[in-house]
Amino acid sequence: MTPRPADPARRAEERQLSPVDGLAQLSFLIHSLLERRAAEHDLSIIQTRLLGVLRDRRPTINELGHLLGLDKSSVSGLVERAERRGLVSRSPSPADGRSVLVSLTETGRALVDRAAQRFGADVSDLLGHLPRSEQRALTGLVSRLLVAQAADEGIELCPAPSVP
Amino acid sequence: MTPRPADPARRAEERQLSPVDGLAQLSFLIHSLLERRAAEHDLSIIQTRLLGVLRDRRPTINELGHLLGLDKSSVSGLVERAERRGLVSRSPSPADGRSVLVSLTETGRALVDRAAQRFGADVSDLLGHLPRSEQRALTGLVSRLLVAQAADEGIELCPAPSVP
DNA sequence: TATTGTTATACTCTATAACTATA
DNA sequence: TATAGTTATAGAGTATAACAATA
Repeated sequence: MTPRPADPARRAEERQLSPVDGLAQLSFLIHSLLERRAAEHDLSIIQTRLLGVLRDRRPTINELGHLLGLDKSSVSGLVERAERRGLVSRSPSPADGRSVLVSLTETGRALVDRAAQRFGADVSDLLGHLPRSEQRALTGLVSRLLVAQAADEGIELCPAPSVP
Repeated sequence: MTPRPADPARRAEERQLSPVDGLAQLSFLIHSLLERRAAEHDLSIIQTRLLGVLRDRRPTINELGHLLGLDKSSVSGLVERAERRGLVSRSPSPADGRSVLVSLTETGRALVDRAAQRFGADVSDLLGHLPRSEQRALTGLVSRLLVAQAADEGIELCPAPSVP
């Protein structure tokens, strides 16, 4: 929903960005940074999130569904495509004969590590436009916002991507 | 890419969210707010952006492609599905016999106005977790970040959604 | 019986390539 | 010839519903 020209600078300077617009634009900027880095490795956002989730887990299909907010049938296809590319592997669960454990292959780990590193650098560069003291201020305010939001709504929404 | 439990509160409090993680999570939170409001009206993010773009424009298919960052064939289908739902209409361009002008119907405008209003309220509520003075501080910092980014990279990326 | 995962089906979204109609 | 738009095709991503295997 963007009625006006998509030039953040003009909009921010000319008519002082509204608080809502500013946060919305920042959100989409960061989202597009992630999208761009993922695309460098032929990954979609959801494939990137899948790999990210697997960095320190070995979940079942069902657990992946909860982590990613997807139906198990969607996860099944997602994992199938990642497996076909050699990024993840499936193995039968020793504990439950019905379950499957999904884990990263070495290739998959290398890929996600690299994408995460690049994305992290992008966001760092973005932050680098502000002086140190203001970076700290911004980070603090953002943290408080997220804490308040979490306290308010519980978890549920957005199994949010992040970088180490 | 989220190696750890998706609980912003725990993460922010326990181990003080890193600047990169904080911004990434905020981005995904806001994105999910928009997604949720769009879904209330059976709209995808891209359909919502389409309607948003049309709020103060009457572009051709080609122009829509540039505004949304999509191929003309993708736009063709997007518009076709929106038209089938009665949200937009196509009319021949008086200026160029090859072109088509796309515009919102009344139904489409009502829908996007409502979604934008609800989304704006969501972001306002989110901001409302901070005291006034900190809201101002955050907004100022975000504006400066966006200005700096735009100066750095030009426009190109992310025909970012926004609300009036 | 209940749960886990897969498969069949259907739809949106996207791009490439081929086509048409106009310029 | 070049441009605007559509269509054909292919593939990812998503959900619902039906199914097989296991618990």
